[in-house]
Amino acid sequence: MNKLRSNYAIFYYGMKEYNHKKIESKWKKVWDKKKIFKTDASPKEKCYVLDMFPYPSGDGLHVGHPKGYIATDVYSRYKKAKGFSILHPMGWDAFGLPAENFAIKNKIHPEIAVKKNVNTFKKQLEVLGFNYDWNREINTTDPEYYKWTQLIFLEMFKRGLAYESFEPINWCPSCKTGLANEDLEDGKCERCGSVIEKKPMRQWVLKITDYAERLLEDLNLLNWSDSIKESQRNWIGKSEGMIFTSPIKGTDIKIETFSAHFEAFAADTFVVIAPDHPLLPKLLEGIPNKKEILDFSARLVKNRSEAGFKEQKEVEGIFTGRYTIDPVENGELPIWVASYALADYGTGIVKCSAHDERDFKFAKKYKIPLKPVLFPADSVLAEKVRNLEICFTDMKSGVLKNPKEFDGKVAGNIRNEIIKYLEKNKLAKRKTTYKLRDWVFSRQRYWGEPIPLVFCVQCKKRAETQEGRIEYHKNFNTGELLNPGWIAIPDEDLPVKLPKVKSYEPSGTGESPLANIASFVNIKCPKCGGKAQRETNTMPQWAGSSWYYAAYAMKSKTTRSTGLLSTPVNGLKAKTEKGLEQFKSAFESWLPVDMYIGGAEHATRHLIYARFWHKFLYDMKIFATKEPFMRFKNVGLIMAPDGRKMSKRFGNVINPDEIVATWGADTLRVYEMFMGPFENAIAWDTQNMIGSRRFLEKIWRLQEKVTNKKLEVINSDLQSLLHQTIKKVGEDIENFNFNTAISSLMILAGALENQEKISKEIYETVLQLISPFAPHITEELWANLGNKKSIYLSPWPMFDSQKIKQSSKLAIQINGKTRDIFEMESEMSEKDIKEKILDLPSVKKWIEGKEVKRIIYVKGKILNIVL
RNA sequence: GCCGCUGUGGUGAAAUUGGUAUACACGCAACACUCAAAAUGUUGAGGGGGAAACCCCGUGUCGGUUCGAGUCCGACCAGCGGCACCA
Repeated sequence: MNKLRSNYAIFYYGMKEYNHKKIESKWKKVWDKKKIFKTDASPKEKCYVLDMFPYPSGDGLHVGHPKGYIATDVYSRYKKAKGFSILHPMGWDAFGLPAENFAIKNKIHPEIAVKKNVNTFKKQLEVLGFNYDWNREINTTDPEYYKWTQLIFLEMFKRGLAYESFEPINWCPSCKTGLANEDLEDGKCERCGSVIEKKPMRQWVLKITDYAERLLEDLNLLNWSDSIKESQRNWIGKSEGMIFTSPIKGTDIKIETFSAHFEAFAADTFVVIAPDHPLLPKLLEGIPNKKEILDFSARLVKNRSEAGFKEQKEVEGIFTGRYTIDPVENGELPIWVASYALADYGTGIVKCSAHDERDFKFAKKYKIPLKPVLFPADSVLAEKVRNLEICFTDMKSGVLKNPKEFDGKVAGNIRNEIIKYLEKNKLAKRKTTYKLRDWVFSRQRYWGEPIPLVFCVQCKKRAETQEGRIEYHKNFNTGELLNPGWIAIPDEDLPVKLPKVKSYEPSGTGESPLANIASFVNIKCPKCGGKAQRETNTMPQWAGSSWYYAAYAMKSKTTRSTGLLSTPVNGLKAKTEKGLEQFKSAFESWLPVDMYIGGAEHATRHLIYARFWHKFLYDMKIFATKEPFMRFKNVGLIMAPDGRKMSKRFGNVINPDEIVATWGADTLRVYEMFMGPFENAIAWDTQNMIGSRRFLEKIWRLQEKVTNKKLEVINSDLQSLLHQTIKKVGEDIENFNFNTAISSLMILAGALENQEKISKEIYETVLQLISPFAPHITEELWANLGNKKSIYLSPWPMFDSQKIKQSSKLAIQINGKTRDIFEMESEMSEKDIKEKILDLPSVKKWIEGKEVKRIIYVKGKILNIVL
């Protein structure tokens, strides 16, 4: 009797049907009960496999989120079977604007909202059968977690790596908070899309620029994709150039100008200064129209801000009335204020010439003389450059005319000679600049880690009079006063807990909502006992994620119920055996992360910040490695079937819970890994999922063919295919080529289906190969064979290269075109093969009447006859 | 503008790294089973020509290197990503 079932399920006589619901829930319970996913307490050869932890938004997961998690799950299951001790944890990045905005919108306290959302996320993840060790779960909003975030910040503060700044920073008028450069996209707020304003504000800033060179250099140690490394290189933006020092005529001021394209230095005819350059007012002292110039400059700054700091088409400027005396004998150069000069790059002052597009445009507009010294090889073009019809900027291929020493030389070839020339004559010195800016680290929002600092007026006075300074009020190198009056909360008083408030909406005044809570703000100064106030800004959402990978390792000492790291805090060092150093052996056991998976959108945010914090902790000798993430793969997005990003806004979200209910977690897992190359963005297609389901059903049906009897005739073709597949699946998982691993498993399954009977050994091997992808169904089938121990704990099958047969087919080519296939017999010599082939009618027909010039034979592959 | 990545059937994509282009899967068509459908199985399929054997063309475009190029080199085109008034 046939029965109409759902349109994909099969019904099979004489065999239990493949009921994914029953199987999947059954095995999850067993795994949980037997604690098979518990991390080894003392790892042997370790493999740390990490997902970027999510921030638990209220929307829950869509079908695209688990792709990376499935991949790490497959990878870590494979590594486990290969005998590694694995660490594969999961946690929650729950501070920051997304969680807070969700909470405000839904009128729930962020803490409650986070708890609720974490539950939803966790349930959705658990359904997929991941091998996470939930004993190591972390949550950045847990005070037991963020006390360490605060501690690391304080250690940076105490070493002068955190400083108070009043410089204008990016301000998002809609999120009502200051932002770092990394939080912008195209001059707009990365979160809400509002146009950013520049606003002078009191901020805490981390000196990430101190690490710029190492962040750049150490990229070479990493096995990351080129595109991500390149993004970081662009972001750090190193350029090597020269600094020229020039006196200003009629004053005792000297200015410095930076140039990375100094090859045509002999062409400089004027100087521009940024309209917001701090030196400008001083420069204008004694100039009659000083006020006019300053007003004009202020307008340029305003215009720039209104244009969202993007390139403006029109260059504008005004003459300052001052001249520099050029160190390289270009004479007296007029100084102009120019709209395109940036105060915060290089020195903010530039020597200009005919060999820069903007300078050229500017000079033409204001009729400033130009004198080109660099020309293209093409004489017609060179003439145009000479006549100032076109601007020539190619410092590589251009030919120099001046100075005489370099006449006729190609600029790109003699860059080093020019550097030496400038250095030798003391005309300029080398200087490296970076586009990377220090990290604006405070937010005027509620939902973040409180910055554990206190401001004390009395201590400030004492700091300013030298005697009262404490160590961290002094810059190591210069002795200069640093953050006077700011006192660190003592380690033993950490965490500084986020107080409960009634209104956690941003004030918009540039003050954090915490500023209104007197009981939080007012405190005794930990240093002098006088009246003091707490810092009320909070940390950015990136703080907790900058070291979380290490927190998973720290959890080894505790159990689930005692909370994360509920040990006393005392600095980084083990003076009292209570600092971060007590975890050193755990860090040594597990760090660095061996395989890190996440979104490419973090290339210039989290992935830079975490490397910076890691390097700091490396310098503090807490971590033993220079880098946190040795290998990184970015997950290609799963797009909606309509080709757009999956988003609630477009109403095109596909919920994994529904997919799992109808098709099963195993099918979803296989499908997402089979879709295409891991790093590709691919549109979801529920239709296509049927192939993955059919594959699992085929594997299910194969159990009928299994026999315990020793098969008399060993099919050598099958044997070869099996070993080939073992080899391929292992290599493919290693390289994250999951799609081809699955296709080779499909080929093997097809071959097995054609067998009368299958030996138990072969079937077991096949199950093992599939188990990382489809853990539930393979566990069930494995148990059906009588295995008592989980397939998860079984060792990965070995392959024998001897058993992989070489192809016996030889492609016959005439002049490189394939014309026939030749079936070789074993033990044929090259000579035999050639003779046989030249005798084939299909070959004869081509060579008839022509001369065979050459025969190329590639063993076992190709024989090419050249006519 | 600069830098990086990618371009292969109707679709997602393979290709041992210079050696039989289109594996595997979806979809499609025909057939088998069925009263019928579903499910499953078998077969077919890059384009063009031909009754057929077979032939010609074909991996974004145009050139080059090579016995042989999807793969290497040069120029260009398109898409995606990063940076961008960065001197």
